[in-house]
Amino acid sequence: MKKYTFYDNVFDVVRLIPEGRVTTYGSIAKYLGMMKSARMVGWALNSTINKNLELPVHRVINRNGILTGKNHFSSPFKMKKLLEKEGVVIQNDQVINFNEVYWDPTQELL
DNA sequence: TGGGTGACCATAG
DNA sequence: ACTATGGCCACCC
Repeated sequence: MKKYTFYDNVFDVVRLIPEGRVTTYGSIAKYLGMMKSARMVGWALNSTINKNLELPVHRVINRNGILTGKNHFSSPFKMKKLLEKEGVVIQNDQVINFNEVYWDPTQELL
C-alpha cells in the first residue's frame, strides 16, 4: 500500500483542470497549503513523464503564463499543440489569453 | 541513510 | 525596472 503523498495530491488537482483552462504551479501549491513549495509541483509533474499516467500536465504553466515545462515533453511542440487544440492562444511559448483561461483551484474548488 | 535536486515564487536590494 | 537569493520538502541514488 503506497502512502498518499504530496505528489498524489498534485496529480489529483491536475486531473481536475477543465479542458481549455490552465493553472499555475504556485496555485496548486497554494491550494495544497504549500505555496512556498511550488518547485515541487513542477517536479511532481516531471515524474509523470516516465510513468503512463494520463494527466493534462500541459495545462500547468508558470504564473507568467509561460510554458516553462515544454522542454520536458516528448516533443517541445506537443505542449503548445495540445493547448491550442483546446482553444488556448499561445505566442512565443506564452499564453496570450491567460486571464481568460486561468483556472484557480483555490477559487474554483471548495 | 543522507544529501543533492528541482517544469517556481516572493521579496529585498 | 532588473537581478539575486532564500525558502520549501518529497523523491532518487
